[in-house]
Amino acid sequence: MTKNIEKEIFRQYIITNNLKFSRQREEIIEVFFSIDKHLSVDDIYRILKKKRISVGYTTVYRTMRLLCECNLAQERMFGDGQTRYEHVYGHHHHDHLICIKCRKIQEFHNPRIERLQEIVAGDNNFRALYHKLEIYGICEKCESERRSKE
Amino acid sequence: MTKNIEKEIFRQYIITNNLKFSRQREEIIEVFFSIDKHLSVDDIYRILKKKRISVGYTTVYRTMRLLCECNLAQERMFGDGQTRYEHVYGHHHHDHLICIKCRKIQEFHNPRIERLQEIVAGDNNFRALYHKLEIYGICEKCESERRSKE
DNA sequence: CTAGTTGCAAACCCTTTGCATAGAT
DNA sequence: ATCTATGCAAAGGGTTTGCAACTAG
Repeated sequence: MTKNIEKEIFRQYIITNNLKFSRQREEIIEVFFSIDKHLSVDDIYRILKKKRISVGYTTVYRTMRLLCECNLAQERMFGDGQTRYEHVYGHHHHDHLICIKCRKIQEFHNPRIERLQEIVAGDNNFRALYHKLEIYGICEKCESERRSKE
Repeated sequence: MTKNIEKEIFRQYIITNNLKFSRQREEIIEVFFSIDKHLSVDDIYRILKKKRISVGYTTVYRTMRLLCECNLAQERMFGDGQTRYEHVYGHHHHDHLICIKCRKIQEFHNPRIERLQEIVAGDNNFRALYHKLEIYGICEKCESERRSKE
C-alpha cells in the first residue's frame, strides 16, 4: 500500500514542521493517493463532496501545496487551464501522452529522451535541468471508437 | 520582409471572411510580426502604449485570436500564467529551451524528436499528432553571469 | 448605409489571501 | 492553553463577453 507510506511521510513532514495533522488533511491525501490519475483541486473537492466529506475548497488548495512542498506531489499544467497534481513517491521521471479527445493522460518513460535533452542542450550552450515532453494525439480507445463509427 | 507577407495573408483572410481591416488590427500585427519573440497580450499592449498608439486591451486579445485562426500565430503556455504567441508563417516545427532565470525562450529543432515521438506512440498504441518538448535550465548568458559572481 | 469593430465595464475562471472561528497537540 | 488550520468571502490575475458608440467598405 503505497498510500500508507505516503501518509506516513506526510505525517513526518507535519511533525517536523510543527504543523497539525487535521481531519481534512487526512481526508484529502486519502483521496489523492488512492486515485492514480492527474487530479485537479476541483476533482478532489468533488470527490470529497460526493463522499459527503466536508472540506473547503481553500483547504484542498492549501493541502496540495503542502504535498508539493514535501515532494509527495507535483504540479502539472496540460493547457486546459487547470493545475493538476501527480504522485511523486516511487515514480521515476516520465513524460505524458495526452488524448485530445477524452483528455486521458498516460505516462511513459523513454531513456532516449534524457539523452536527447543533453544533446540539444550541448548544441545550444544551455544547461538543461529538466524537461517536459507532451505528446498529444488520440488514445487507443478513442481511435477504435472512431474507427467503428465509420 | 516576412512581415509584409504575413500582413498580406491576414488581409486575405479578412476579405475572405467579410471582416474589416481596421487601423487597430494593422497596428497590432505590425508590432507582433516585427518582433521575433514570444509576446503576450500584455507585452503587445505595452509596446503599443509606449508608441502612443491607442488600442484597447480587448482588441489585442481579439486580434491575436484572429491571427491564430488564420494560422499566422500560435498560442503557447510556458507555465508563467500568461499565454504567449509565436509566429508560424515560414517557421518549421520546433521546440523550446526555457531559461528559468531570465525567462528567455530559445527555439531549436531536432529531427530525432519527431522520430522519438513515433516510437513512443507506437509502443503505447497512441496516434501521435503533435508534441511539445520544453527543456528548462540556465541559458548561456545567465550561466556565465553566475560563474563570474563566484 | 450597415454589418463588423472597438473599448469600456462587468463577468468569468482559477487561485490566493484576510480574518474570525474551530481544532490539534 | 496555545498556536495552527479551517472556510467563508473577498481580492487577484489573466481572459472573455455584453453592449452602445464607432468605422471600414
